[in-house]
Amino acid sequence: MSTVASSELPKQYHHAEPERRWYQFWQQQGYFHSEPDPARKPYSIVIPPPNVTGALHLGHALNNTLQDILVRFKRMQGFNALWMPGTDHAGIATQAVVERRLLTEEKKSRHDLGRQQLVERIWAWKQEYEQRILGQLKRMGCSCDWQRTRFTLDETCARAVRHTFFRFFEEGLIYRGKRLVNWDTYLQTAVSDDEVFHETVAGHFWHLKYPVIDPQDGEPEFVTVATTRPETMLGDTAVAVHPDPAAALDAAEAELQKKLAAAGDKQRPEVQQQLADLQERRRTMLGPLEQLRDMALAGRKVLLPLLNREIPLVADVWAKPELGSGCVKVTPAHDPNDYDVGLRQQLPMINILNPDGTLNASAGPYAGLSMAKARDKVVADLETAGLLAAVEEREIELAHSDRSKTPIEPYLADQWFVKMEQLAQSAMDAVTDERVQIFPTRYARGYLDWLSEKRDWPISRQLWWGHRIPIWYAPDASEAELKKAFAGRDDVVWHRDEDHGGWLVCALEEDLDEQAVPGRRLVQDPDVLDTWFSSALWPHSTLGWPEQTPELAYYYPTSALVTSRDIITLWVARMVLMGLHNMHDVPFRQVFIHPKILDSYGEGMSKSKGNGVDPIDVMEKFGADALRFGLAYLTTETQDVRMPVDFECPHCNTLVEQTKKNRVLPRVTCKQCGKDFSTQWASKPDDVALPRGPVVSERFELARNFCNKLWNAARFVLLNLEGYAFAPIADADLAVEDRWILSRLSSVTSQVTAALEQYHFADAMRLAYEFAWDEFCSFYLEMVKNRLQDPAARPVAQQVLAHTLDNLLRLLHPAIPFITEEIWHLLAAAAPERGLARSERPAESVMKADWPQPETARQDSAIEARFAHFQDVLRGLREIRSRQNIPPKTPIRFALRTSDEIVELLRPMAAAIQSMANAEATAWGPDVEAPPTCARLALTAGEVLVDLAGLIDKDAEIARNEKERERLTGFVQGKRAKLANANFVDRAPAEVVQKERASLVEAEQKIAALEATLAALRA
RNA sequence: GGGCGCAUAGCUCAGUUGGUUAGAGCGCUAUGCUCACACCGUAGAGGUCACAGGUUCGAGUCCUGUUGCGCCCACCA
Repeated sequence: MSTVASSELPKQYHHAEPERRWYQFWQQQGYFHSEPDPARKPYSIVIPPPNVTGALHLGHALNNTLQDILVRFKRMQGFNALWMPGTDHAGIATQAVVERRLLTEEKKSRHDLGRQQLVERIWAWKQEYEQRILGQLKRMGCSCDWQRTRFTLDETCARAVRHTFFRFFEEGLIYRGKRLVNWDTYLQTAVSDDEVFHETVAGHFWHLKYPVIDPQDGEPEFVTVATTRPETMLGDTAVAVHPDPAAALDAAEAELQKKLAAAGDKQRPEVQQQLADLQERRRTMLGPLEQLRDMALAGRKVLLPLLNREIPLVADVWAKPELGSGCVKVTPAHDPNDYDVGLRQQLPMINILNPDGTLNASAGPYAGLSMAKARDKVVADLETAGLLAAVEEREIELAHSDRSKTPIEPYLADQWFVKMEQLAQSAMDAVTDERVQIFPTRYARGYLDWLSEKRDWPISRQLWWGHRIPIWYAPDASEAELKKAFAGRDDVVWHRDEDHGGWLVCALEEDLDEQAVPGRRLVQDPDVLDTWFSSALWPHSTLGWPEQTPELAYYYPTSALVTSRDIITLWVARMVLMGLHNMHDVPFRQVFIHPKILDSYGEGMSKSKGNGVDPIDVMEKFGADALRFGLAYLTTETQDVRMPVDFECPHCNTLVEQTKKNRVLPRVTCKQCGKDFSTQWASKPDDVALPRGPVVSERFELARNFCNKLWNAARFVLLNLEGYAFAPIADADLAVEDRWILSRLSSVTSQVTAALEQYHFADAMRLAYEFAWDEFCSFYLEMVKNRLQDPAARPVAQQVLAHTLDNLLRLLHPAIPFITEEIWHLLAAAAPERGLARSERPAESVMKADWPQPETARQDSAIEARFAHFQDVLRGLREIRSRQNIPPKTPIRFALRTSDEIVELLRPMAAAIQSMANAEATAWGPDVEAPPTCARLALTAGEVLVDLAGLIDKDAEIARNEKERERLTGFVQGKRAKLANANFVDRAPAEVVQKERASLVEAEQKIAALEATLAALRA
């Protein structure tokens, strides 16, 4: 690698070129690749595979930054570190994106293309976005082992899926059954509960009257039921009433009484009103409801209007007497609750829908209509028949499919399920007994709660993009025929198809031929598996399972999983249970849940909202290191990260605030220059033609500035390394500032290490930042300048400088890999041999360097205390200079009044004080005389007295001293009151009391000094 | 409805087991282009720690309640 002469280094760090160069270098050197090596300890992470639906945003950037920090950190610590990369096919999400595009651009549906062609289109899409995603990760500096890149739909993963399915099926953990599912009529597939969102829309509440068949004396002619979806009445198979209305009303009343007791003053009237309403209801409706209940028990029926079907009255607890009419229509095939009623009451289940959302033959005269049209017609027909009792306006929560954004219809369909009883329990145990640790620990609760429900997992999706279910139907074959056809094969198993008769045949790796059973036709199930089925296998499938590979033996269980909280249940829990089932061990030992990145409105970033930020934009402007450092710096334990973002106008570079309004526009007008620029939404040619306004956030300035500071510190070091030669340094040769910076370096090294081990990323960044900026740059570099001019002192100074920078680069490398590598090589050229007492050859790359070990022997509290006093004196002198408006170039003289002990500590710092504050000490000691005209400033332990002969601004000095006196007087009053409190003096620990007394005395002394100063100034 | 989290300077956030009169970065004011860095230095202004109670000698920190915000789960004929 070529290096630039240090004198040619620019004053500002330019990130673009080094980022490209070093990433290429690392890849060429094969640094990211890991092979099993029993002699070394492994450290492994599998990436949460990004969906190939689209490009990555800042949330992904955070997720991957943290993983790369961990991997680079562990690699430097000597672990054989593997970061396994890959992407997720994201079944429904990807298919939906491609189908939507197909529709908008070509006005075609998937059925126009057919299964094979659509899948080809999706593969093309996948290629494009996978490239983009992997490119984004590389640009960020991610040190993934790219040779091992996997895709959840590739051959290796497919094999793992087949084996898992086969074993589950063999063990009876997978079954098929008719279940009410969330049906997406647009995509024509079932979607899981997790893929459904609710939206409040204006709707109606219709009250329908069903005639009672042959009402007897005293019996009502109608029962009234209410619904928000009147068209579903076509599938009604009963009307329910509560079996014990009195008891139910009692329970409801008891509930309200409880609520009343707990209610605050504000809610009380409302609860009282509810209670009164309930009591009124009991008075008027209990009788009628009991009568209906008796009719139900007697097997009486009502007539379903429009279809004129006789349906029974049933007694079921689902009908709540405290709500509505107390009666409820039961549509088992189209409502989850009614489905349960249907099972309990053994009611017929009538499916009135076609897969595309139109009504089928069961809807009689309404067949062929869409749900919406059917609704209008049903309502109109009921009204004509005089059976519409009332219509209310009402806001309703309507379920929508997350993927197609169309309303969900509950729909009865054949689906495949995984039995969760045992599997869930095993995953719960793994967390309970801490084989898997979750950080922060509070997230374990949600994980356990969700698993404890042990709800069976619906795994079939009526899609074309995904792992095809390896089941073949043999409806008319006999078991004898199967036995004969598959004799001697252990890769085929079959179970009876309980619902439909015939056989379900599962094949392990090879698909079955239609003619596999002579004379019988086998038909493969058209469905694919839920995308989480393959992601759940990720930690072991990527390592080669079911093959017993060396990788699997070496890297599994993986060390850590880094992910965000919204997929703890969907993904993390399922990986644990799959890992336990297939590998008999947990998939990872630790899980770190990181914050979410929110926009300035507190909303999560997502593509559909338009508030997603492309990390490339941020990197273009600030650099990959700044992106990474900035994100890690924000990764605290508790908080989500709020990130206000702006467009940067490509014409005039000013920032245009991103609002809810403009963030979804294809073009935005700059307020500053009035010109238009395009955004991520641009699709029309004249929009696309405009220069693009990248989306950035000022929040990365801190990190960008930090990188620049580090760069300039390095520049300073390099400019001063001329003539550098290594020679062993004895501790006695070290100057005070050397001992101080080495002491601090040791402390900071152990603190940063501990923070990273505990996933306290923000702490680690803050510690390194403050050490680099406030200690190394602001003090050490300033102090060492004098010695660099002194030929006798120069060599030791150079060596400590190079050594400290070397260690700092290593501490920072996991977070900011590019700039540290760039400087590392510049430093290697200038100082090829480093170290203090012993010579050390720098590694060929900082990536391969050892993680710094704290040299605890160098930690020196006396030196650190001395520096505290020194910094105190400097601060005092600078403050007086500023107050008095004395220009920095004007030298000042000062006396320091403090104890002999501190004088001894500070005397060696005189030269530093001279150079850093342009101030000369004229006298030191406990009894120094104050110059006749002087500014005084109290320190922690003493006082600086600046001779102001010819310089003084009396008024400013008086004002400042008065203000300080006022502050101290308040302080002293507080302390006196505290110490006069017998309770405090008696009960607080003696050392606390002692500390308070000392600080009181100190403050009183300071006040006395101020009084004297003021008197002198006024004289 | 159940659960989790949050509320500290204009903005974005730190604040260890309770212990001197609460910190950082940005922004703001003043000032300095001093030979690493103006993406910088120096100094300054700026806070009833959401509100109300309680525990304690002592509360930003612990407890209870209230309000507001965010998220997860369940459910609403």
